[in-house]
Amino acid sequence: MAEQPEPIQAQLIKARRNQILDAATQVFATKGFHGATIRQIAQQAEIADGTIYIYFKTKTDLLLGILNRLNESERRKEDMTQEVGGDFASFFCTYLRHRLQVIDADFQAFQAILPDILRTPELRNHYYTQVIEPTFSLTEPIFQTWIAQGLIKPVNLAVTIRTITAMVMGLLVLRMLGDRVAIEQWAQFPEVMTALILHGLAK
Amino acid sequence: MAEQPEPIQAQLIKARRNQILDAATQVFATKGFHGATIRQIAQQAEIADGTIYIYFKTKTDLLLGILNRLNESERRKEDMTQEVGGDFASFFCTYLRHRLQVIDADFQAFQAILPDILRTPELRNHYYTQVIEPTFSLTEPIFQTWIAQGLIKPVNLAVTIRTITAMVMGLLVLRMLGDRVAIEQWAQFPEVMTALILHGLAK
Amino acid sequence: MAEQPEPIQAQLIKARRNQILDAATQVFATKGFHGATIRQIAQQAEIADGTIYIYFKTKTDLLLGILNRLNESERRKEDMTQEVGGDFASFFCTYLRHRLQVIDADFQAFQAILPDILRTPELRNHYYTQVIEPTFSLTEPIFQTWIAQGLIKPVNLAVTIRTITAMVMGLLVLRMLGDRVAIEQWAQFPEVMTALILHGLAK
Amino acid sequence: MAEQPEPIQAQLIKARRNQILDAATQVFATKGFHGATIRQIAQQAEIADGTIYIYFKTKTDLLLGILNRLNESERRKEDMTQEVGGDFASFFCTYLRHRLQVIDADFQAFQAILPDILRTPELRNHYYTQVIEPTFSLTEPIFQTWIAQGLIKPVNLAVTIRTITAMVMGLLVLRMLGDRVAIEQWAQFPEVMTALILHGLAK
DNA sequence: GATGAATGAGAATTCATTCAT
DNA sequence: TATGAATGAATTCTCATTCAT
Repeated sequence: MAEQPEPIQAQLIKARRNQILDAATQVFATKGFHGATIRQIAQQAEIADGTIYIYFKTKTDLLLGILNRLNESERRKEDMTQEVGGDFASFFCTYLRHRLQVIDADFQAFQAILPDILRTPELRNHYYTQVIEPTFSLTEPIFQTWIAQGLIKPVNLAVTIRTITAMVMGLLVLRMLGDRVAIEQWAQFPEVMTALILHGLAK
Repeated sequence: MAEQPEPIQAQLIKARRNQILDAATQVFATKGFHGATIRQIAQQAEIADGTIYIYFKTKTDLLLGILNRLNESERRKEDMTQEVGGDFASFFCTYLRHRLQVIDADFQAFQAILPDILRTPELRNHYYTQVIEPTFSLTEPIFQTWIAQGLIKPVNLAVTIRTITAMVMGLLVLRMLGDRVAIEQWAQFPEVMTALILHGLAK
Repeated sequence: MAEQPEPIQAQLIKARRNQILDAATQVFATKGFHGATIRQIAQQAEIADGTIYIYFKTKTDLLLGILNRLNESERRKEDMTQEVGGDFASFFCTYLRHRLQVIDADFQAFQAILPDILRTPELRNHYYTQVIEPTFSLTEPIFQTWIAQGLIKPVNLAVTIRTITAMVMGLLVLRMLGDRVAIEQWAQFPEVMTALILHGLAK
Repeated sequence: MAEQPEPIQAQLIKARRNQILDAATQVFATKGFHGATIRQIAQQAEIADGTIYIYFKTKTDLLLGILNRLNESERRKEDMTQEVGGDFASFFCTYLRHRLQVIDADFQAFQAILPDILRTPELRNHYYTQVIEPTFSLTEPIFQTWIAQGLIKPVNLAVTIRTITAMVMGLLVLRMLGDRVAIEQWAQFPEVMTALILHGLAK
């Protein structure tokens, strides 16, 4: 009879964790990590203060929890990267579109944690190692293939890849700063960026 | 009579303010705004806690002080923008080189304030209005001229300019995240970026 | 019909209570009353937190439970006191040996509760009235008989009896403080104490 | 002019520390270490909560502060030990009188800290090493001299000394337990104890 | 009876800010 | 002006106790 007693338990725990992380994301995004209080998060989640500490050891763990949830959804996207066929022009567009879509979908979460990622050495390292660096390792061989195939110019690869990554991250920052174009024309960016990256501005 | 007693006074006050802002920049960069205490800043500046409050009304004012000092040095750079002659290829390189140089020179200050700029709505607004938006207003007519002159393609200007700005800001973020290439090959970026922006990667 | 269903029930309850008190004794002895948590005691007893509250109304009741269990075993020893024959020299040795044996056997329990007995007015009173005072009432007539019989000197009885009791309690304290001699030569004390009490140190 | 600026400062600091320790002693004695709150101590000292933390790093430091102040007054007494001349009979009486006087004078402080000394391993160790053990080291050679001089019997010294120390500590405990005789006839104890220790009870 | 998730009151500690000297 | 002791509001985290299952 009691066929899946643990899965149900585990599901309840997961649901509670998510409920708390949702609340934390919202409050952090508004007030920032230090500005937010456990009480506010608890009220947002409609639970008692102490309950949070059943699921997360410290306030900092909430931030890590948000970051990890974010990474998971990033990783789901990463898979798509590899699906892309040989056409490197459409690769760029698809790739950028996906990245910007993720930012769009989880914007509040980024807003909640990016300031503290930039501030806290541990978080910086965690984020760089877990998220940014893997992107580089994943992208570099692809670029190298294209160079070898003569599809793109033999550029300084490390610097170029970082520049492209910076473009995406910079757009996130620009949007966080409240730039209206970055907010309202978000969908236009992938194509413009692709054109820029592939063919440049010069006639 | 006493014609310039105030200038001397004012200079002393300015010196003291700078001494405090230097200390604050250093401490904020290491510990973040909330992580830093007035005592730590006072110790770094080798003055008493209370003295800080003679020159700055609140802790937050220190942050604004740093931001404003930063803006001034940015503005000094902005002038150079206009010096650039007609050659739009060298314009890009010079422009980007200058922007990255400013970041390089004031990196610690950026590290000290960027996280809190991204977090605090007022600071976000202040920074966007005072620093980012002027860049757009300044650059857009120049680009339009070039388009009119047939030098560059008739792109979506707002989006393109934001993409280029994002590249610079994203590099700052990448460097804050500790990316070794962004730190060690910082000087290479302007040229690579210029080549990318003008001619793209595709052969 | 069911003639002794309660005794079995009662026995089960008693067993559970003892199981919990054993766990509490161990944890209190290590961490102290306030330092110990119900969760730790529950884990030590391998039951759930809530179960403890079926058998004990509050955390404080656990302390009282330990104290009462201790008193019972003390009382069992008290009986021996009366067995002792007329020889008052051997009485002392036997008496002290028994007291020190009890301390030895229940040392952990003493360690668990003595600090809180000394601190808490109610517990102090409870312990004094239930344990210490009865000793005095029990011992005093015996001493008086000996004085009447000319066996011992006509001393200030109240003070003398307290001094002897203090010796035993002080040894407990010394042992709790970790004194190596008090721990390792515990068995030597009754004889030395008896010699001291009866004949003194002076030649 | 500013001849003793530091001594005045130092004196103020010392006075404040003592003011706080007095308050802490009183509150700890009543409610115990864990039962007492910083707020209560602050109120007792008529200062703000935060002020306590200028003079003591943690609540535990208050306890150590009380203990150390106690040790100092003990040490002042210790000197007297050595003043005592060759008459070992009067030595005992003087010695015990002094010890009991110290207990009498600082009873509240003992009440405040003894429970927690007995409970906390570090404090136990601190107290034993700093206070109890020195007593043994100090007393043992004196006893050995007396044995050598044939003044007292060749007893098991370590055990005997501990027994005598235990007597004193046990009386403190007895008094803490509220024993009326120990409280009201405190002054009688040194003589009775001396008589007991030197000549015993037996006729 | 047994469980353990949820509760929320309560405590230690920090730190921006003030102000008498 | 400069100082730094004093303030006390505010915050994180703990844990005895309850109660629905």
